[in-house]
Amino acid sequence: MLRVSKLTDYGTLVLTHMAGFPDHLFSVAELTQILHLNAPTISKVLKALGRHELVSSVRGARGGYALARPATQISVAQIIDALEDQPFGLTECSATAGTCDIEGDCRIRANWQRINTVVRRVLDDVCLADMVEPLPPATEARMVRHATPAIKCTPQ
Amino acid sequence: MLRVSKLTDYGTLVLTHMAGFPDHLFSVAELTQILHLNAPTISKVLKALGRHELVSSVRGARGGYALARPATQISVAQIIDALEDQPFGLTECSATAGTCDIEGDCRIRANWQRINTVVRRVLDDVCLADMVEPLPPATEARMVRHATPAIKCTPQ
DNA sequence: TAAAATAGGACCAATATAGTTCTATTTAAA
DNA sequence: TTTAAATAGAACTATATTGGTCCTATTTTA
Repeated sequence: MLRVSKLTDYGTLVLTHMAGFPDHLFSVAELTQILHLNAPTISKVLKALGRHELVSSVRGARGGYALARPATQISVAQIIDALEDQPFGLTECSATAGTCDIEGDCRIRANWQRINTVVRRVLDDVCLADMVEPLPPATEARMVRHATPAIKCTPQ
Repeated sequence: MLRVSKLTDYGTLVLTHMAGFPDHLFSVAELTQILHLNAPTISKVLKALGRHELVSSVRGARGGYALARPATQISVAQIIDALEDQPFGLTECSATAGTCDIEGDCRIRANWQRINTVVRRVLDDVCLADMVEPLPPATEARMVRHATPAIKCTPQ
């Protein structure tokens, strides 16, 4: 349905909050109280983010999670990669080859792949730091640049 | 999962084929033979596309479907709108307001909405005519322009 | 040694999607 | 005028995905 999963949505929420306190080690219990999500879910999200090295974790008593790198170096695309089960791609055949009956001369596939590339680039352009506050001028400018020449298709 | 539904995928396939014969009236039976999809599914897709005025239909014997307008004037975004149940939006709260517990001071939401706008613009830039053949130079150029300055976030 | 934390994996319930089927309506042709 | 060929719409079922929970193992501090 062209939606990011709820886990991914939660992930941006959690990471965005953590970005505000880069030096603090957050336990799941702590995040549970601040954000209005339940512990097992937050835990699940953080584990996945840890496996993809977007957060670093400290085990044992007094342990917790913190961003693995500055919020300027974590992109929305990376969060999606970490939390979505399937590989990035708007259609199945554009993400994973060989899944379509037609294949072979299916010219559409290559074009879906190009569309994927562009969409992904957009998602790679926005970082966690951008999500915290109203988008800063630089990001806004970049998005506007992407958006403005709304050339509708190639005329004939 | 950030995927377009299969119906949407089928839709692009069906429309792309129809774009090759703008004057021909296609029956479901005919399309069934050409594309390797079953009749009820094709029918379902075409009905939805008809409701959104991307195809026009002629009822009764000898009836069928044809593109409602030139393939240069049907965008991928429009196809998605027609075949996806839910309104366009990468996250629920960015597509439909008032669904999130947090709301109010949720700064993330506004940013998700901006991301949506850009992604949608990309999908609006690609039309059906583009999907038929390897992307023509003009579209290719536009995509590259969108993609190239891969500025990673606003530095600090 | 006990308590507080994360790691990993398995599991169940809820939701969403895909696909099918049925009935109604329209229109051309016999 | 009747029949057949088509689309329109809606409801239904089965399957797949996702969301959420729970259990056990491991790590580390006090």
